[in-house]
Amino acid sequence: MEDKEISQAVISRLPRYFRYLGELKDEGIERVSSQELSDIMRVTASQIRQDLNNFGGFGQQGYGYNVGYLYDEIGKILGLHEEHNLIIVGAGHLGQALVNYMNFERRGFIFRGIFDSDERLHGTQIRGITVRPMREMERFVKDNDIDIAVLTIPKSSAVEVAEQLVSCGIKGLWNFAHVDLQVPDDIQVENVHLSDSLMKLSYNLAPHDR
Amino acid sequence: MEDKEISQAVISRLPRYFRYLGELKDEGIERVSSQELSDIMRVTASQIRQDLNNFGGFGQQGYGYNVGYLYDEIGKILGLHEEHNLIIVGAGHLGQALVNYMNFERRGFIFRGIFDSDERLHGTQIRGITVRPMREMERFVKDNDIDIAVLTIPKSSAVEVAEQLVSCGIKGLWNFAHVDLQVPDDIQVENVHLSDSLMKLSYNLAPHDR
DNA sequence: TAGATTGTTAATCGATTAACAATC
DNA sequence: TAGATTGTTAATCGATTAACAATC
Repeated sequence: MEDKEISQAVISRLPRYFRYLGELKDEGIERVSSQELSDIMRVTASQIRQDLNNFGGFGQQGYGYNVGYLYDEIGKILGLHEEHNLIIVGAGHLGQALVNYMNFERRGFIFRGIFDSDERLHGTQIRGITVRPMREMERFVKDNDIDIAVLTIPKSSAVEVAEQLVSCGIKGLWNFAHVDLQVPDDIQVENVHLSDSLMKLSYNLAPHDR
Repeated sequence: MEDKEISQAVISRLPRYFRYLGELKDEGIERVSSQELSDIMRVTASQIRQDLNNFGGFGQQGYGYNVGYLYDEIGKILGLHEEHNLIIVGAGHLGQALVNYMNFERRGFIFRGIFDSDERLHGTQIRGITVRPMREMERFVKDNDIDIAVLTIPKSSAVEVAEQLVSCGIKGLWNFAHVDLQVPDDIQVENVHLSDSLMKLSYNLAPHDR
């Protein structure tokens, strides 16, 4: 539906628009202007209009935007109108936490399998999902139409596991391991580097700034 | 030590420099040029030099940078040379996962207390740290010189808890709740919005781009 | 129709990259 | 000294903001 490449800066803001629109919708609000949204979200109205217009004209002059419609459209842009099949690789605390966090499923991100190298965990269940040995992973990805693998494993094994996953056709990696993965151009990697985030907070706490 | 305000774009890159320098150091490499680092990290040499020079001249013409020295200096800039006292608010799966992740402690981020509103958890221990009732939180923050509170609670309670924490003198919030916290200017908030991250991945998986 | 607000172009601002003189 | 590489200024690129004509 789109022509030109859209910058990641814009994409990064879409989930936040989506969240605020969802809240407005829940409050029963039907229409919103870029200026009203600007006041709530604390970004410029100009940026909101500019961002949205990357994807088409969702608003109407003199009226603003229909909340429900815009919410749905942004959801579609983000790919939330269709289900994603996920596996978790690494059944440690973080992996378990993600499996147990129900809100992902509510948005269509469904955990289909969990894999771990620790054989003591094999056969145990997390929220009804069986933990399987690593050697079954590739077969499982192919057989179950998995698009996203969540890497909650130590950095030491992440690079190798990522390669395996790429070779069996995974398209997206949600990487919590503290390492940069080198993958082909058509594979998407989204990193969550928690310690980087904590260090940034630490910097901002120190006396340098203001 | 610094004059002008440094952009968050630069700060965000520092932990990554720090990580790569740590790896070089572990490999026993003593010196590195911006060009070599550029090749490894896949950013321009120009950006590396520009970034580092925000904080002072760490290199030497004709030589490059001393790995160990630069590593230490970036560590100091990030505030990793001193300990931070943390509390976790919300002892659910995610809170537990963070407490159990030892690498934060290795960098000087020490978990001192855990708080939760569920009284069935009170008195239980996570990695030797007792889970306490919410009503003890404010006293604890004041008495134990806590700088950072980690919010791993549902969005419904996050705003209120953040206010309490601000009122008892917390300086930093590491916010995992899916809500934007409004706090005074001198309080630092670092957000980890996992579902936003997953939605971004979902967007990039969809057919729009290339 | 008059008022409101978008879509979009133009202006500004900031961040990245290139270039090179300084210097080890 | 000659070679290498930084620190830093200048040029470019991209993202944000401002302005306003189009239009509901």
